[in-house]
Amino acid sequence: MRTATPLGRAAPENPDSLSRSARKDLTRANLLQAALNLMGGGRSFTSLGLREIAREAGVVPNAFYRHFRNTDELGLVLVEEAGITLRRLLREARKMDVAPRDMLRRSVGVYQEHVKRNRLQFVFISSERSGGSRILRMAIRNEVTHFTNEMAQDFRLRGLYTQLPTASLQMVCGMIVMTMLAAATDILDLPPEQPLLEGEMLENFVQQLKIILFGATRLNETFGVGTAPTARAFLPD
Amino acid sequence: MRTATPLGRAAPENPDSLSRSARKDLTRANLLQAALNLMGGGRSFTSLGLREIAREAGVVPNAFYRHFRNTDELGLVLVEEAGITLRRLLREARKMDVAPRDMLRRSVGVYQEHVKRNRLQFVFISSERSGGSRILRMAIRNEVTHFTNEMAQDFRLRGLYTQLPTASLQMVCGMIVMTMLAAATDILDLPPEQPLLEGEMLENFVQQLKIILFGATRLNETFGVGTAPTARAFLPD
DNA sequence: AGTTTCAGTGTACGATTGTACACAAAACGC
DNA sequence: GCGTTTTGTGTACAATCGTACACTGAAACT
Repeated sequence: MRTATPLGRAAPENPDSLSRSARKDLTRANLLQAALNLMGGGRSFTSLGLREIAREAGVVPNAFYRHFRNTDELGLVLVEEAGITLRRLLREARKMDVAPRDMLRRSVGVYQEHVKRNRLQFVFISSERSGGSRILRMAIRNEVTHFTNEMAQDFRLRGLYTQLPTASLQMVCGMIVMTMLAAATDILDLPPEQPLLEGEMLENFVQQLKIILFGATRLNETFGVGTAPTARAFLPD
Repeated sequence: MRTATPLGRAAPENPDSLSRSARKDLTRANLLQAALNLMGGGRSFTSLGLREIAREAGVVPNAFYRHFRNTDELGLVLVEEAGITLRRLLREARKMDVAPRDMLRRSVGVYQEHVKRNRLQFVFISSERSGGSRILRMAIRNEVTHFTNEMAQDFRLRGLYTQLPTASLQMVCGMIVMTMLAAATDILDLPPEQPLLEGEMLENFVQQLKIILFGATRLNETFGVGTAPTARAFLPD
């Protein structure tokens, strides 16, 4: 027989012998993907059960234990993978040469593409970033912080905002990341194909980034000087 | 409202035993509070069970059905209550007279106080805003949008950012609200008593708001003109 | 007073959960 | 080739879940 699995497996796997560790990695990947798939249907990660994930992965519940001690541990691996995805995004963005016209809009486009391509991962981190178990939340926060720091470093390397102290620069990048994640949420539960809403949303996204980038240039100035009167009332000190 | 009796008779006002409808409202409130309490310990709302909530409320599971059809319905009520809390915050903020010195910092202080005072509600909305069931998420998004719109209206009434078109103003307020909610998360899982970290976080919060408010003043200008060179590369077109 | 209403109780049932244990068989080291 | 590892299976069990039904007792109504 092909496999020992009694229940039908639709996976187009190689019937010939995979190495044992390769097969293990495969079902492990299946379990991870199963969890993501289940969350694709509006489910929260913390509400997922071990049996449920195993069932979705086409595996008997007990097999789960061969790979993860519990669902939380699987979640941590998902966070780690999402982190890798994020860093890949940053590497892509780094490839974009300095300051072509419409760079901001292009960056937003790249990001949108990235979110769509890795939809489930972004669903996961968006959903669990402030949501589920404390351990997971902390792990995600770590990844996001890591991402933020790398972005700040990129700014430094490009000679952007050189006048800002590192702490401020990190805060600015933190805002950018926050805005990006919020935009990811918007991208994610945007209706199927709605180019009008999508364009509107992306335009909003661009404007928000502009606000941040503009505001950041004034961060170390003395507030209240040379400022439009409308902002005056808000920016004392 | 005291007596929910159809004919609206005067309440007997029995000192010892409460009126029937009052007692019902009480256990209803207990159920709502029980759900919040359970989430206080890092639990996600979607992971809460009907029985669990009833148990925490000191009530037999079936009693739950006398008040809510299912847990989702209870969640919606929680969202509604959180919305009321949010609007109360806005009403407080409105009371603050125009432009005293350090107004931004004072607003942040008021907000921090509000978050701490209504801790569990903020835990709830922060946690479920991008987390749990779709219905709940939508309901929360509605409340937040409502809040944002009211804030924009306040800006208008105070004559702030009069040069901005309404759509832009709403976007700016959206950013402010986003920042507020992110700060709420920070406030919430800040370690017990850590005045140093707390001060640092609040200062960050203030700076972020400044960035937004500053950036917003430049929103309708032609970008790339009169801008610091560092920002130039980011803000073409 | 007698009657009705209804928030809350008690019991019960089927489904699902996490997990323990023994076992099968394929891949591996020798 | 043979014994050992290791991945996945099958069975089992206690706990918990949501929910249905009949019931109670006190408040509310007539």
